[in-house]
This record gives sequence, structure tokens and C-alpha cells, in this order.
Amino acid sequence: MKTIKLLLADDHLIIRDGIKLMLKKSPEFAIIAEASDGKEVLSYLKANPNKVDIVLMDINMPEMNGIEATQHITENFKNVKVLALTMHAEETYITSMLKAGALGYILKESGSNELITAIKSVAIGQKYYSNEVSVTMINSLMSNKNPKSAVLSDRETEVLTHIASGSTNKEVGEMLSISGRTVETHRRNILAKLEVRNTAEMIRYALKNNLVA
Amino acid sequence: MKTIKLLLADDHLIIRDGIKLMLKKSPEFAIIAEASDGKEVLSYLKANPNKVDIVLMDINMPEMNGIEATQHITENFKNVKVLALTMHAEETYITSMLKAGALGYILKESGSNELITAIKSVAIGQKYYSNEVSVTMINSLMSNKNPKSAVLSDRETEVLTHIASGSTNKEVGEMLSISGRTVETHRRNILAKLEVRNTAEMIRYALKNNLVA
DNA sequence: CAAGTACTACGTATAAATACGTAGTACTTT
DNA sequence: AAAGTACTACGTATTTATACGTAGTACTTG
Repeated sequence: MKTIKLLLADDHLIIRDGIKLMLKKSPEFAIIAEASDGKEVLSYLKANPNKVDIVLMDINMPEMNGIEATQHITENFKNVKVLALTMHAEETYITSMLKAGALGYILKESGSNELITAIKSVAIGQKYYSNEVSVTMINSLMSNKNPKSAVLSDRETEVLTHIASGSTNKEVGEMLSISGRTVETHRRNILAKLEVRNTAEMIRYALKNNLVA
Repeated sequence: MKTIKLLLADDHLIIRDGIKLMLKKSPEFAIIAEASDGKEVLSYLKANPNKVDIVLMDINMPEMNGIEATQHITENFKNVKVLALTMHAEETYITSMLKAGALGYILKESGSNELITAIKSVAIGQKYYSNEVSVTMINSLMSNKNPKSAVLSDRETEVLTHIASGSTNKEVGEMLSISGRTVETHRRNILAKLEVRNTAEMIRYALKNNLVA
């Protein structure tokens, strides 16, 4: 098994030392560099191509934060993988890091077992998220799928679905075998229930809240 | 520590036996009933109130599947928790089960350690998702956040954003300090570029493809 | 049985969006 | 220099959507 070469990016020495301690017992890892800022990470990678497999990336760092750094890495150093390692389990941080291209996301409170598992997963290109991260993300995913579903009646939802597909009132009426005037009424009631002003806002609301697919 | 009372719901005896074997070494669990179908689960719960803490629920079962059964449980037996335990890691299954009210979701290929951890989490009301489940869900979450078709010009995107917020052409014109007529033209060009017929379809397309937030 | 809600539908009127054509300025690319 | 694209803007006409009021039938719930 090949040695996995790591770069630690964190602005606190204590954290870096802690990580080193946790990985000490695992000979398959080699910490070949450290950085206390996103810019340092990038300049190291630039100066030492193909020396790093995985960057363990903190988010809050001076000068350049971990999100920006990760963006640059995934754009310019495609063979380098990023594993986010941070204190923050908030949805925005997670989303930003994953959008930036991080393969994994774990918390600093993770034990050495989880850290090792995560690094190994990322090393072979597999994604890894620690449990709290998963829960946060899935919660935010699900919270957009439930709340208002009960507001609209079945018929209204049906009408809304057709409207979202680009059909006019008349066309919807034909499809549902009701009068176009009735569709107008449904539409009016939908606007009122959702408290929106017009088609554009209605469709946006409907999609954001998953009233329609 | 109080004993956690379990009900196994799976239509295959072999699976139920396997689970029993995995839990045998843990004295804090008591399997007090089994069911091979959703309906059996419900009738057992009805006949034996307050005897079950957690239902380990398979999805594919004859008569009534695990999703429907879970819906009924979370509606009618609010003190009973559901932990999905299935072979399927597809996004639709996961979403359906979680929407139905399952607190956790693990795969049958999980080892006994994970099974035990999951049950304990669910028992105290905490959510638990096994790793593959998390990855699947987060992927589906992220896949809707990236693909950015750069078809529209900057100005058009700007106009589209305002329209999506419910503004009329005239209002958008005022906001951008251009004529409402110009907004009309932009709008017309957007409709053409996106190959859609009207506002509703335009907004749906824009949101699905993340042209606007 | 009274009240509420869902679904249906029309009348009248105005506001907004869509269709199609035209066109100037500025900027980039070939 | 020519061609393309982005951004701007108006004219004319038609189609849709929105606003507000009204109302009957059917079904559910207190």
C-alpha cells in the first residue's frame, strides 16, 4: 500500500500538532507539509507539484480561507484532494466547501478512528462526511420538502403542476376537463394562499418548497 | 439503562434471524415481536400499545410496504420510532422514508456495530444515517447546486433574477434604470434562449438549472 | 344542522406578458 | 473592415394573467 501524503492547513499550531499526534500511529500517512493560511497551501502546491495527495483543510484562516483555497485547488491541481477538517457544522460552511470541491468533510471533534477512515476514503476518491455533517445536510434537504405541502388542495397542486410546465389556463382546463375560468379561480386561490403576486413568484415558491417537482 | 424494545419488520426470515444474531450479544436490546408485512406491524402496535420503542423497518414488503407503514406509525403511534433497515440506498427510497418520519436509515450490509449505534441513536431521538446513505443524499443535494449553463448574458441573468422575485417588467426597469420596454426585450430573448413559452416555464427552468438563486 | 372547505364557473375590467418587427451604440472578434 | 453579440428602445397587436365579485354543489366537521 502506497503512503498517503498529507498537507495540514490550519492556522493553529495546537490543532496541527493534535492531528499529527492522531496520525502518528498510522504509518501509511506522511505529513509532508503544513500551512497556516490558504495562500501558503497554494504556493506550496505550486512549488511542489505531485508531492501532495490530500490537503486537510481548515475553513477559518487569515488571508485566504479554506473555501477559496479549495476552489483554487480543484481548479488548478486536479490530482490533489481536499478533506475539510473544521469546527463548523453549519449548513452554509458545508455547502460552500462541497461546492468548492472538497471530497470529504469531518469535524475536529472526530476521533482518530474517524479521521483515519475519512482520509483513506478520500485518498481513493470516495466521499466521506462525518455523522453530524450528514445529519445537518439531510435536515436542510428535508426541511425544504415538507413544510407547506399541506397548504394547497390536491386540485390546486395539480393545476400548479401544469402551470409550472408552461401551460396556459385554457390548456390546463382542457387537460383537466374543466373550464379555463375554473383554472383562473384555482390560480387566484393559489396566489392568495402562497402570498405571492404573480406567476414568476408563484413558480419560484412552488419549486423552492417542493410543492411541485 | 432501560431495555430498548424492538420490533423487526422484514418479509424474509433469514434477514430477521441475521439481525437477531447481531443483537444477541447486546443485552440492552429486546426483540419483542416480528412482522413480515406493514399491516402486521400496525396491528401489533394497535394491540400492544407502549410495548415497542423502535421498529426496524424494511421497505419492500408484501401488502403494505415500509413507507406506508412508517407514515401510519408516525401519525398514530407517536412514541414509536422507526429505523429504516433496507438494501436500497437510492435517493427516492431514502427521501420517502425520511419524509414518512423514519428517524434513521441504515443498510443491511451494515455491520453489527453500526446497527447497534444506529438503534441507540434512534432510541434517544437522534437521527442516524449510515455512510452510503449520507453520501447519496448529499450528492443529490449538491447536484442541484452546480450545473450552470452560461447561456444567458449578465444583464439577462440580472433581469431574470428580478422577475423571479415577482417584479413586473416596469418595476425591473425602474430598478435597473432602464426602460420597461428594454426589460421586455430582454425577457423575450431569455424566453428564446431557454426555449420556453412563458414566465412559468422560464422560472422553473431557471431554478432547476440554477440560473438564479 | 351549521360552518367550513374544496371544486366548480361566470361577469367585468385592467394589467401584464407575448409576438414580431425594427434599430442605434458599443464592444469584441475575425 | 466586416461580422457578431450585448444592451438599449420603441411601435403595434394579441393573448394571458390578475383583480374583485358572486355563487352553486358536494363533502366534512363540530
